[in-house]
Amino acid sequence: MPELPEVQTIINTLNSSGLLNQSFSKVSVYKDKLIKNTTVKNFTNFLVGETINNIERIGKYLVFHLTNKKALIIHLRMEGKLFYEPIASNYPRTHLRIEFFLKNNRVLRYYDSRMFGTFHIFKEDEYLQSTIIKKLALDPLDEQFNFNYLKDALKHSTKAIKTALLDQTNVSGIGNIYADEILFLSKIYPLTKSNTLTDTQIKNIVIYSKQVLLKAIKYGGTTVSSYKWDINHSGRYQDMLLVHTKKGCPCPVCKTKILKIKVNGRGTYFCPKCQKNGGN
DNA sequence: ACTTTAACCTGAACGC
DNA sequence: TGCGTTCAGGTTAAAG
Repeated sequence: MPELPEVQTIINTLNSSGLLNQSFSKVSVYKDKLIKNTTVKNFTNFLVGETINNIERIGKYLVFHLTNKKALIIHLRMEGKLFYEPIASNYPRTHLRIEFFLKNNRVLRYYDSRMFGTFHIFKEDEYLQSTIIKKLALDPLDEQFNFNYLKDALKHSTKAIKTALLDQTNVSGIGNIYADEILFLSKIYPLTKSNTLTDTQIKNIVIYSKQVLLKAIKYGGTTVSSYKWDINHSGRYQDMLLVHTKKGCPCPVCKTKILKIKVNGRGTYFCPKCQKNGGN
């Protein structure tokens, strides 16, 4: 489900929801496979009694900073949802996978129809060196993410630029929706080999990736199917999309019909006139 | 060593 | 109505 703007919106919601400074009283796991680097028993024991200090984002991961130098790291993958609810909620429980009960009689519930999400626990001084986190590149909103950083990441890559933008070791946070939007604004054909991009094209990717992600956060993320940042709210950026999901629609710049192709297995939308490269 | 594909899963949408 | 196929916001183990 979520890319950087959706994860950031969920984190902003949780951080302002009254969840901070609350303590876990009980953790109920209904789908054991979601717990990745320990047993369910260790997972619940690790968390119960700890208080949530704050939540931050690294790439598409949510990092819960807890008391006693503990950290809980969650990835929502395709369909994960985190809602902070009253215990008596009328939200359907069909896909309820984990409940984090708080001492204030509310509960943080994790829903996930496909069960792709991941949960890891670490000590505070260890998570940055964990295999899941240490390989992540900067995200586009990091001030250090600039032309030189991206050029360095792409200069030896023969992958299609669309594929390279989805590779979280080149740049983190971008997913399938925003990659299409960024490449459209940058006027780059999605199958262009990364190491053949001009400096201007790389500069455009840097500029537009920052611009698109910031605007998407402002609109609460993109709901193309099921994403919600709380029980009652979807994103609004889907109304701003220029090419993604727009197969057959006129290009907003030149009116040429938007095409849909597959790039490394991912549906990819682009304008064949605006996004040309060399003989492509 | 690097790139591409298959697999992980469920459920919605589509074609026949 | 029903059944088979394709597709979906992501990542990674396996295969090439």
